[in-house]
Amino acid sequence: MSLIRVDLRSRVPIFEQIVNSVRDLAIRGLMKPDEQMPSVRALAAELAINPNTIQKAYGELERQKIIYSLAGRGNFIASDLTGLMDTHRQALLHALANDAAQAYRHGIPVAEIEKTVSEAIRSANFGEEKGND
Amino acid sequence: MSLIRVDLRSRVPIFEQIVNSVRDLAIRGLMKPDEQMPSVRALAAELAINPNTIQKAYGELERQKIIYSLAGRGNFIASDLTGLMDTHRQALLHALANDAAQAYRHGIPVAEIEKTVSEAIRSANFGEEKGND
Amino acid sequence: MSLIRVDLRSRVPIFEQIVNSVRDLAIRGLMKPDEQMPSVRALAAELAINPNTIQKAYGELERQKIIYSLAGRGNFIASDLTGLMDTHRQALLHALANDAAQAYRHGIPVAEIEKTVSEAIRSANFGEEKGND
Amino acid sequence: MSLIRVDLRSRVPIFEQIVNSVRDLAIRGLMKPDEQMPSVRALAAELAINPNTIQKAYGELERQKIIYSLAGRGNFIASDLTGLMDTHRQALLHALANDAAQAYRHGIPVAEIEKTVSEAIRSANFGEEKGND
DNA sequence: GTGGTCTAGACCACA
DNA sequence: GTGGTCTAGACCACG
Repeated sequence: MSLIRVDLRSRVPIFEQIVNSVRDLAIRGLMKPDEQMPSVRALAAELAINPNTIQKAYGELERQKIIYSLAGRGNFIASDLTGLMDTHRQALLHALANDAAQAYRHGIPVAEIEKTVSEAIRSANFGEEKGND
Repeated sequence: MSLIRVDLRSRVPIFEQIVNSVRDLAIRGLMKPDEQMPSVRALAAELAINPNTIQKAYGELERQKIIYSLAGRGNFIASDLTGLMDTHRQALLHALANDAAQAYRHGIPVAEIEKTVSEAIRSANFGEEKGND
Repeated sequence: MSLIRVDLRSRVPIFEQIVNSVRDLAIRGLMKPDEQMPSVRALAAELAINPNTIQKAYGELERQKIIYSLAGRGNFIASDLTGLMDTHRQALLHALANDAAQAYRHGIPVAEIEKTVSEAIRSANFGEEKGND
Repeated sequence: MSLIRVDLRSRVPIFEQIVNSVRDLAIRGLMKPDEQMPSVRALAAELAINPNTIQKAYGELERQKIIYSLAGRGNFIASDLTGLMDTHRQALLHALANDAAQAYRHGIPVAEIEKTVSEAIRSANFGEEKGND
């Protein structure tokens, strides 16, 4: 049973949820490089979703170089995820900068912004027992 | 000419862009309480967009109590935006906390996170010539 | 009636033939920037092909930034094709270099390679009455 | 260890890659007439590929008269490759002429086309230390 | 067994 | 009207 999850009631397209889910699992290291993906039919059966929808998601994942396909064998997590990691790291920092700038522009005091950030980091640290400085 | 802006090529629906745009303008004080909105037809003409789309956006804005409509007179920004401001302020801080925590969890050093935030604030300050402490 | 052509008996996938066809028409200037594409349903009817197949082709064209889509309006040739042109020019020269190297490696005399090239250019010139030096 | 090479990630079928690889090796004289091919099982083991795939490739090679099979003895490069050489030589020159003409038609200056060709020949020469005039 | 393509037909949101 | 998503079911090539 795979770790890929989907919410049929969400208005974000199923195939996109799958793409995001796999990308996330790969980034978080829950799916390792060169690990085999569930087959199109298997995942379709598990999620009770049409195989075409899975296929579409896998196609998009391949285009984004998050997985690769071997003829007749199946799909696999990409061997090298560094590009993906870098992109993701940039996206995170970009989102953070956006949030901060927008909060500031909406008149939230700098002190409150900074306090929010440091508290968020503290609780994150708490949840994982791992510090990075 | 109104301040409302729309990107036709974006995949987010035009009516939603209008809703977001007006909400943002109201929150940032660029549209004042009880100020009159551009008429549906005027805005449609200005943005080169189907009037039905504007109508839909105004309907949604009214539903969210960001604007109110006076029969035969037009649409107006809500008189009391405090609820909206509070909600929005919370949402901003929530997003900020989320992104900060996620960045931290992905191993980005605290120093880099804090630097990103303070730089974002600095550039925002630069762009608007308005300080809030 | 559009200029897009497809060969149902070819083993190259229909959707890919459409992608190639449109790319080619755009490169050759037969479809101009911001020109509207035939609608998915219209092209499907004209080519006697399932609309889903057209949709897939248009999706790929959009990913390659050869066309863009406006919500509710249709698909259009990209406004700026310079990137496409550059890529294509590089691909042409790369293929040419490959051909020449392979011919040489297979023992074909340099003189014959050069003669083949200059004759090919001469006949191309003949066909189009346009010289470029 | 044979000279036959295969890229498992390529979308061109493995059996076809093998056919192309052997054809190329034969044409370039790296596999001599009547030379014995690696056995199906040996090649399968070396390339880490399903023996059925090798079998299919050998079948196709035999059909194209590039190899012949002796019952119980194995497969061998064809004794007479002149026909193959001629065909291939023509194909190479044809592709070269085509690409040169197409480059010219797309407005690439003749000087650049010729430079590309001569440089490709030079690098090919460099790589193989063998001149043919 | 695997992925990939295609058809037929439906439904939805947007303009 | 437009594009976009999804399902159901079929067929094919590859390994």
